[in-house]
Amino acid sequence: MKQLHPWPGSVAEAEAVQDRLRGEVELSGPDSFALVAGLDVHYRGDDALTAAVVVLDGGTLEPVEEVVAHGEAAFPYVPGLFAFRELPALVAALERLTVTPDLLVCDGYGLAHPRGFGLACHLGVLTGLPALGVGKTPFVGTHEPPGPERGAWTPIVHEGATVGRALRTQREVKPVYVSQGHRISLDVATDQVLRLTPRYRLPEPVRRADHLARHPS
DNA sequence: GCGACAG
DNA sequence: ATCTTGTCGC
Repeated sequence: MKQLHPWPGSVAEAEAVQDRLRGEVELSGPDSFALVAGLDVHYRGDDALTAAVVVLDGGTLEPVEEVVAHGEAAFPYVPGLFAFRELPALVAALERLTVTPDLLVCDGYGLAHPRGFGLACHLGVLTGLPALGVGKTPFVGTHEPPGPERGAWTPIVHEGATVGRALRTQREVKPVYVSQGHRISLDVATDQVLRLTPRYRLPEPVRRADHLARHPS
């Protein structure tokens, strides 16, 4: 795990961190994953928050390990700098795992970001693990609506480049927005999100992490 | 210049 | 993200 510090104290410093780490992102990697982790954070008013990580068997989607870490928002909410709010708590939760996941499925964006370095890229570079981002609402770029069938997708284009995909994970259900985080291709990221959504709109690991963060044991 | 803007 | 009732559907 890379060091988090020095922690940015301003918007300019945070943007500089992103611009510096962006060069370390790798856009290709493995195409199958034995252990898949979902990450999410739940806010409990003020600055208090709970980060949850749930690791699933990549084949059966059965849970393998669940951890939580309580903390506080580490930065004000600024679109594009969202990662700095949640990173310390998410990293603390990851450090509590006794297993090492082979893929991180993050709640938010990766490459599809104003500076090409969203939360999924940041977590991937810090941990060195393959990572992808799944957003619930559009952020940067433009895209056509994908067809109504599960598996249909359209490219998200930002400043002339494809930075992600709008992907229909269930028939007639709003698409999710998939982007590369680290050490993964867009094709593999898309394939993984589909594998992880047998029933619901959002990937199973993220759904489970969301539930755990809301209802810690 | 102004508004919009992941969670 | 969160504040919140009812309602529709499996």
